[in-house]
Amino acid sequence: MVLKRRVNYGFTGFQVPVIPRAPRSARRRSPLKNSVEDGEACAFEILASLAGKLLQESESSACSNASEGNHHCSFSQGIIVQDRKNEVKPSITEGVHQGSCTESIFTTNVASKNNDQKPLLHAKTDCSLGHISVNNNSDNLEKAKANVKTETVESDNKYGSYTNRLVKAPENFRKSCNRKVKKGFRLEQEAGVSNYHRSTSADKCGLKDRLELYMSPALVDSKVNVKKYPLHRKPFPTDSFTKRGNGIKLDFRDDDENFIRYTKVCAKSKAFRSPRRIAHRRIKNLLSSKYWKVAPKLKDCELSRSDLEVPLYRKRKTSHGFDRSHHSNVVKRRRFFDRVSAVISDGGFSSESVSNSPEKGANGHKPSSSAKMHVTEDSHVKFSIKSFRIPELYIEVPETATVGSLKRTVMEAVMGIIGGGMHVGVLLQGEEIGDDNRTLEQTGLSCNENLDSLSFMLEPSSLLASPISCVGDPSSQCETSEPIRSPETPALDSGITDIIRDSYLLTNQGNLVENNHDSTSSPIDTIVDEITPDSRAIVALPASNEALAVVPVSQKIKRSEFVQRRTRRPFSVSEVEALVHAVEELGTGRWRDVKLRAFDNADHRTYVDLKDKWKTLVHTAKISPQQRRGEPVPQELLDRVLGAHAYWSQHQIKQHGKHQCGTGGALKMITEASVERMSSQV
DNA sequence: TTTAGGG
DNA sequence: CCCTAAA
Repeated sequence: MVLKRRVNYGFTGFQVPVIPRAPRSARRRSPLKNSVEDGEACAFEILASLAGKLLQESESSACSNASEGNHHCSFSQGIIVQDRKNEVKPSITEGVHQGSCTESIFTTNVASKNNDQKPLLHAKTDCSLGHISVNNNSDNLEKAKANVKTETVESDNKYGSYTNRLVKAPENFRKSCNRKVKKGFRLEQEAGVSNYHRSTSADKCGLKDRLELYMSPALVDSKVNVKKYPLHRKPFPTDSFTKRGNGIKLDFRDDDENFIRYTKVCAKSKAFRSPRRIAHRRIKNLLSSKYWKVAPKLKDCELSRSDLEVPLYRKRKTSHGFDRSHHSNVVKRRRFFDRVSAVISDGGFSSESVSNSPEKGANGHKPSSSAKMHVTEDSHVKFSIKSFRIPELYIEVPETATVGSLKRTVMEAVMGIIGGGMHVGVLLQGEEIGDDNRTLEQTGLSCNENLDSLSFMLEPSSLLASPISCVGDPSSQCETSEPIRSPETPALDSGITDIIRDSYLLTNQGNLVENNHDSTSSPIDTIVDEITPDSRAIVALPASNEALAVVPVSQKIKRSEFVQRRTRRPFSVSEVEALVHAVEELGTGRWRDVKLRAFDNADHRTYVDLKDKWKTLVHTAKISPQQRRGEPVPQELLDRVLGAHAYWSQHQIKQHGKHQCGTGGALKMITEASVERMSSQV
């Protein structure tokens, strides 16, 4: 069974780029929308919230709420596959929007695949979570916006202009492997960490490839996107209209869709609801959950991804079936992450260096970025946290999973640790500040002498009783459960502390919830609840998981809930043209027919979308041109919109007792209506 | 599943 | 775009 095959990915770390003082999101949100509902989390926000919380706790005097505005930043995940031979190291974050994205990513080592077709990936690196600027007023935390975009390996090689790039393997690799790169991600577990990794197809190719994952800012502004992502935002070609019968069909080029089509299982003949749409609902649930209420200030975040679905789920029927299972977590979760799992352990933090740091220490431990602070004259303390490291995590996904789903999974795993299993520690001159009630002043965080001796760290907030993170195939022996960690410090600053952290284990939901038939988002849910036999095959847990059962509620993050909104895809003039044309003929109450007639090939346009677009078109047509935004729609089209709208709203009433809507459409009907009107006047 | 509307 | 009540 193909679905049984999996791809395992293990990451020791994940590095999130420094968040630039990004420009505000071009996407303005109405005040009304700026509510909790709209708050969608991103890794950054979680960190920000943590930092803010930290500050709140350690600060005695609160400051004003003066907010200088929300800087929206978005993140995307990217994957880089490269040929080790060539050692091509793309400057991953250079050229990123606004140019201030952090250094890079973490590099992993070697891809591999085991005998039973389970490609495994293990990224052994440091991770860091971007840059956070904090004032000693949590209200001033930067807010971020997550906009996760994905790209397929097949896309193109013009990645240079992408913010989030998926760098495909060099040509020689692909040729020698004679297979698609997307199937080429194989990482090999770093020696001594786990032995569930086996050799791979990559080995067969005689190549060792590197896979990198990174977090990169992504643009929110669709306009900028057009420029930044030319391959994804091609202007809709006018000549892509093809007459079919009386209607117009559009042949859309969409990377995501194309990717799906490659799989030959895309059922696009009908309008359907993409699984990713449902996902968003889950994120809302998450956001409204108790967990998120601890960070009410950070609600302006939004996730947005163009997902690459697992082909299976593209089946309309399947998709719909899942979609309707609103109350079935089981189904919902399986939708995306069936057979996907991730295991996270704190792994003692990678001994590898943060890639942005120039040198490594003697033990290969590179000095990581540090947090800095600056005390201003008005008794405010500004913190600049350059990066955070994230503990090691393992991920397993089916071989058939898309790159997009991999990215999602990684993101979820990252979010899981950051959001649920971690808390922030503060170290001053190597000493962890344990007393949360002390003020910054009392702690010495307001003295400029300590400017450079401050650091933050992420650490598991649950000190589980020596959980075993035995990752690997069932036959492999478990790793030691020794809580003792490598000498490397999990702190931001290098070599400052040697804190022994109890390991903890989190599991990504994915397959873990496969058999979980009652996992409503109850706050009582525990990680243990999500452990299923299936997951045990991958993760061996201690006989007694009681420790897990007492994990605080705040940690019970359902990473599976972490899905984002569909990417915004403004209608092009050509699309509007097609829509107007179809509506003129079919009327405003037959969106499915409109979809079929004019957008049958545009899988990303559902009939609901078309209906919505029509709604906005009507509105647009009624307002003054000065008030319109976005790509201007020719007045001619807007006139037709008004005409059709006027006609059909009138005709629908008439149609009741009268003849069925025959052929003709609005234009003809309008004429007939005029005639009728005239005759009635006579 | 579609439609119709509110958010 | 999302969410959903209704049909």
